[in-house]
Amino acid sequence: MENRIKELRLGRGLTQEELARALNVTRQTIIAIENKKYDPTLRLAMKVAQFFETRVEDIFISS
Amino acid sequence: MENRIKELRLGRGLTQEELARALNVTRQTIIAIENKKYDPTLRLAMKVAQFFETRVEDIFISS
DNA sequence: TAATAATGTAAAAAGTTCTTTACATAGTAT
DNA sequence: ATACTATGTAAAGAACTTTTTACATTATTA
Repeated sequence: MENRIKELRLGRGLTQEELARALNVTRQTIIAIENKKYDPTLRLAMKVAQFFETRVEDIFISS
Repeated sequence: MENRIKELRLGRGLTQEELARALNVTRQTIIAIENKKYDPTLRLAMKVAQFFETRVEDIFISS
């Protein structure tokens, strides 16, 4: 599944580590999701959307 | 995590089996999610939202 | 040149989601 | 009463997500 996390993260000038801390996950999780190793859980996806003040569907693209 | 799947399903007069088929998962998956045994994957959550013509955040409540 | 920061890879372990199979119960209809 | 429909439980196995630890690479800075 596509996602816009890297784009949104860089748009706010955050490092992977900072985003990880903000979302309460490890840096490895951010790397894996940005690089599409796997999709996040629903819980994490919703946290991401909330953090970036948008909706799950605006960040993750089913395609 | 709370969810409104049962409410939405019944609102459309569907059985668990019919919803399962529409979403391409098993009946057990629907039962488990409705009864909060676990949360769906992001992929399935998005499918559910799309099926009910709404958004992930309108069906699943982080709480 | 050495130290630091940011990103990446790898792999094992623990936890979570989904399927498959089988069976139980309550309600409804015949 | 019997059959059928809808919902539920249980448990094993496969697949997937997250953490932890360790190390590599590139770019920047002291």
